[in-house]
Amino acid sequence: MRDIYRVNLFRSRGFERRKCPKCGRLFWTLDPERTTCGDTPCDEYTFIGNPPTKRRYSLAEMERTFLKFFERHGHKIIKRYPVVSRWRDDIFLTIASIANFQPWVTSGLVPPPANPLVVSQPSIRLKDIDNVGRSGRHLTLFFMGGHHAFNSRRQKIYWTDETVEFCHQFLTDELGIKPEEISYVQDIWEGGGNAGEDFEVIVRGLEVATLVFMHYAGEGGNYRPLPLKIVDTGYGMERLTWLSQGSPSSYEAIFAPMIEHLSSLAGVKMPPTELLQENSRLAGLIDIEGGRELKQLRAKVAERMKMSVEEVDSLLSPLESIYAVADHLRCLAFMFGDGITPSNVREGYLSRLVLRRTLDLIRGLNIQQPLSELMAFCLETLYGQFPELKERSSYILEVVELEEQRYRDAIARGSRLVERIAAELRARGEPLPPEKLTEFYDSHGLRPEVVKEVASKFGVRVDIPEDFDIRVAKSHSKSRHVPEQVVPVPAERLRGLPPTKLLYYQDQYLREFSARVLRVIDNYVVLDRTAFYPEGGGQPSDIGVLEARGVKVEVQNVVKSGDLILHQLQAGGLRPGERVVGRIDWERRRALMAHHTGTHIILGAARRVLGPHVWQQGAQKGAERSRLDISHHKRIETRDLQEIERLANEVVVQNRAVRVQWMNRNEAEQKYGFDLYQGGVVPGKLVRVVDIEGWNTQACAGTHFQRTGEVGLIKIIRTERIQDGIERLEFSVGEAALRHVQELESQLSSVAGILKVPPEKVTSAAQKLFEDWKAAQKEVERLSQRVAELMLAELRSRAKPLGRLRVIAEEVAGASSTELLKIGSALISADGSLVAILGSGNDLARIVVMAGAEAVKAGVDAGAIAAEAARVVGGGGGGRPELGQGGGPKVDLLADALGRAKETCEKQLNL
RNA sequence: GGGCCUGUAGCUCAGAGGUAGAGCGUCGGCUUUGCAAGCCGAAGGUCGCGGGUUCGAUUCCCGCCGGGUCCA
Repeated sequence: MRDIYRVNLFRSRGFERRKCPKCGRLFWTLDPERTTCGDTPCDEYTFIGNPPTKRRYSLAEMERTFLKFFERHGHKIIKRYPVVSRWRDDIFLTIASIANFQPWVTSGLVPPPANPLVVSQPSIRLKDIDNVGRSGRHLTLFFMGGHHAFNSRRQKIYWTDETVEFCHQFLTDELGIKPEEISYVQDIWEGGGNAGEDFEVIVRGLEVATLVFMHYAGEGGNYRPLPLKIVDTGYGMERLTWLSQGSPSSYEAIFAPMIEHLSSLAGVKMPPTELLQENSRLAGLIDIEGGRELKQLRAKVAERMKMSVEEVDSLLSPLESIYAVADHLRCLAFMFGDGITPSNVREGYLSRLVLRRTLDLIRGLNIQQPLSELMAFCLETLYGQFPELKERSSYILEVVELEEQRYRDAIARGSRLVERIAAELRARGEPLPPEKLTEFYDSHGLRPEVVKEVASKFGVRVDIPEDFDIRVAKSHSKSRHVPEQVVPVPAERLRGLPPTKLLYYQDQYLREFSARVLRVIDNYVVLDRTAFYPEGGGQPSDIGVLEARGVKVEVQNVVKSGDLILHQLQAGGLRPGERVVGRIDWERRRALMAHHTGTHIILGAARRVLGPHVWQQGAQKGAERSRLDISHHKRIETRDLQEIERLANEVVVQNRAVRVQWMNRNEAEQKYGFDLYQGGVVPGKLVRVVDIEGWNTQACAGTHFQRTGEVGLIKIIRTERIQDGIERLEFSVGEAALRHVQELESQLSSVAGILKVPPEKVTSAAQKLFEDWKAAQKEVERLSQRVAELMLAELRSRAKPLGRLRVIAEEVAGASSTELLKIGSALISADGSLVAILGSGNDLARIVVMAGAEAVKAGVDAGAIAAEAARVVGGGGGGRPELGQGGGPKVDLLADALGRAKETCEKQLNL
């Protein structure tokens, strides 16, 4: 194989390849003195306080310089993509500039928007979030400058030689870095199912760019060649900015105003510059992964500065928190600005994670300011460069405020829980069991440190296990449910068939057609053309009939397999080669089209009423009812819901045109933006764009009416919060909507009939009924008490001696069980040596046995008596020694049961 | 998508197959010049909704609705 690393530039300029004695990697350099690769941890940073560039750059300047340089060299500048990667279903967040082009462009299916191109892509990586603020270089969100070239067999743009040349020129000619200060380290890069050789570009200890030559698919060294050879480069805009400023950390270089603001709020003083510089140089050498590495770093810094570890820690810790907050705020601004809704799932969860982390840090810094105020400050610093954030600022701030409140509530709730349990443990003098810690975190979101803090106030010991996170992970790793993709017909049985002609796209109103049978596989039939819509995009498949030679066969289901349409038949009888006539169940299809067009109308209405952050999260159409799931950060108020419904119906009345158009993917994205992908990821080079004039545009495969007026009535039935941050709207359209309204109306009128009031009075009548019922319940209660009192004298006179105790065994005609209980309880409290055996029966025999305190002491067990007696009436019973209840269906045996109870009682007393 | 927790008085929560409880709050009375506090008393509950098991379910089982939380 050709040595791909041996590029022109190295040959012509006389670079030498050496092997780094520390990391063992090969690298290229012009510096005759250099023995190590120049990367950390093999070398320390040497740019701090002494930048290698010809001047200082701000982040915005660096970005502009970078983009313009590549524009001058034949690249087209393209706009950034959103940080939430809605065009992909394998990742939530945009993690690199190349992510914009995966998978359609990188697989060769779709041409890139420009070739070659350059972009400054905000990219979010949360894996190293613990390092942010500490390492000096880690960020949750960073701008990755990428120049990309996509080489195919037909079109050669540029490959390794030019890539390295561009990079070298940019660093030296443009930024003024001396050529001998740049090392190119050889490596292999792998990610997202692709791989290739790469150079890591190092300047004075700092990796500022990675140049990847992507031309394999696969991972773990098991590679196949890709159809495209892709130049995938990533220049760290923040790192270059940092390099140019030589500041102690990248954070000062990027977030200066925010850092200053936070420091003054927290009352944190900047430590001496030498300490910061020393810390940064050393931090570069250590990969901080946990507390141990951090301690190590502190110790080293302390040693070099001749200070105590505690002193260093107290100077650096608050500052590190401030750095992290500054970083997190910017990350959140983009997350929410690009439309993420905080949630307990998916990308919404990631945003909440960052937000709650930020709140913890702020709390640690003793900053009282609400997070939304800090965010407002942060946004001010971003507006100049990112005007789109200004448009979204009210949503960003509202979400931040709401989320802060939610977190406060969660902490308060959790702390109360811990307090209760801690109080119990203190009483028993036990420490907190470690599995409780897992439970607190898992079920209530309480970090062990918080639990410890609260519990120790109660003097309860809490030991946080070293492997806490592993324990949590373990308790989750039980099962991962992967739904099986059901393939109705194996691909090999479909081989050789031409793509089915899709008549439903030529004419969405076509209900009858003729076609030829191409193949019959079990109960599936493939035709040369069809008007049957296959299940897809949330629209269920058509049903109907296929007819040949007078034989009618029902089509039960229709599915898509590649570019073939399979009709699932109820019975056989069709033969390959013969002509058939297909007829679609048109009433059903019409209803489905109404619901589908209606879905687009409602989404448009929801985005107008609730805001542009509303995004379709899923949809299922039906002939009778449909549902649309949308992202929204809070429950939809009735007022808003009614407004959505009103707007939707207005659009229907306006009878707007619904246009369907097949568009080139890039063209469609350029024209409509990523809002197109409301329905989820759409595969392929061409996208089908459904555009409701001036209202809503989506990529969609479904069938639609040509004008909104055909849809008819739109009625939203209910909302449901299916997940945090996702609201489900259930609705009916057209005749189905009318049926629903009529159904509601008839239910209302039958309720009105029962209440004997006109329908418009139902609410007040129901209210009154409920209140009367409550009053009646109370009256019953009061009367039972009264009856009990009245019965007292009468019953007490019937008491019979029972050894040293007394017993009453009587039937109280018509008494309910509460009445029996009240009577018994009154008897017992008046006479502690009494055993009261009371019974009543109309539909069911009821027995209550109660024993006074003395009786219990003497050995009476009322529960056992009740159990015994209830058996006589064919039921069961039980209870405690002082109180027993029972009953059964044999009402006529009640007297026997009471007798039996008395006998049992005597037996218990050994009489 | 998967898991766990949770719903009882206005609020915070206890209870547990057998007469629904506590603290705080509310209202009334006493005490006090007034306030705070204290004492005495009262009101306030479809025990989230619907089924099932049972003589009996707030409690057990199933389903639904609502809230929380962790993971991918």
